[in-house]
Amino acid sequence: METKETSIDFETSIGLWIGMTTKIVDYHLAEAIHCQGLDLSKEQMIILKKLYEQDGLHQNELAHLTFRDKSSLARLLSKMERKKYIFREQSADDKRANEVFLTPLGRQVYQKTRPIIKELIDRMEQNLSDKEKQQVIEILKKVQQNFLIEHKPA
Amino acid sequence: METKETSIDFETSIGLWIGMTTKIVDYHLAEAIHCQGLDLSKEQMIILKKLYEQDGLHQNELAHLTFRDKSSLARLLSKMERKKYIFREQSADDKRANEVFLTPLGRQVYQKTRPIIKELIDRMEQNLSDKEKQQVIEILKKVQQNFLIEHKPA
DNA sequence: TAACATTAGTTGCATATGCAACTAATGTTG
DNA sequence: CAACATTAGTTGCATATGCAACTAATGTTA
Repeated sequence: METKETSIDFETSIGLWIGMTTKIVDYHLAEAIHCQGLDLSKEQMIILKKLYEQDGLHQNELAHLTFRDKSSLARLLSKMERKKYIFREQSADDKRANEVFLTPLGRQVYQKTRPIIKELIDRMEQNLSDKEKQQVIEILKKVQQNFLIEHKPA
Repeated sequence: METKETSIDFETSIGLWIGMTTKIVDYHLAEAIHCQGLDLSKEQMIILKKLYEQDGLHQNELAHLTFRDKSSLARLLSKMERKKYIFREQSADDKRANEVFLTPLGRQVYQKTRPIIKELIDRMEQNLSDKEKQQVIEILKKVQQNFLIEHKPA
């Protein structure tokens, strides 16, 4: 088959739209946090949220839950530890592992982020019907499956 | 109104799904580039593509087209210049501005990235119907509009 | 039990990113 | 025309990120 100079329609592919949307939402989230005068990145905010839901998680588990490399997570935690939002404690069961906990200050800061998250979600979904929300999640699940499933040979 | 300890359903919100999907796609793109032995980041790849479509763009315009800060773009270009993929040339019309061009090597590298982009898009969309692709783009457009339009007071 | 393999976490080195402050060139305005 | 304002690009400083190499602890196996 000849390789005609076909244009690659990345612009009309869903990839561009998904990426753009992420950038826009991320930008507004960072801005909203900053406007509240919180000393916190959006990534750190997600960590606070996860720990609020389940204190004492291992770094390991936190990294997995938030889809990042363990090294990236370790450095996020170090910054949050410096700010006294969290602390680490060596696990008694497995001396390699650290359990991570929120400090009272961390809980307090998390409480301040809650309305930010809520407003972000509300704004993001404000003109979407329930059906549309359901549809987009279903479709994105399919996209994800395409990468989790082993690539089929032609 | 009392502030009941309502759970923030970020997990069931579309935000989480959009962000996850971006991470997965980004990861596989970076891996695919690396597997081809190309000395190139995915961000640099997008720059090559834009310049291939339109050579001589100002840094300004390139930054806008790729949704990044001008400083971020400037540093991307510096790395690509070191690798001899692009070069900058002071604009005759406006001595503040640089026009950015692909080198022959840059074009050659871009050609090698084309199948990577094509396979990525194909894989991403492999089990989606045309209707689904259209739906997801429509919905994401709506989400973006929610952030571009000025926030309405209650 | 001793040797080997795996796992949790850290660190070095590379990437990208945004904001703010800065320079140099251009545009505007009294 | 001179003073001021804006614009294009660079740089300092901060953030986050992944991979690979490394340590220390745990698990496995011969």
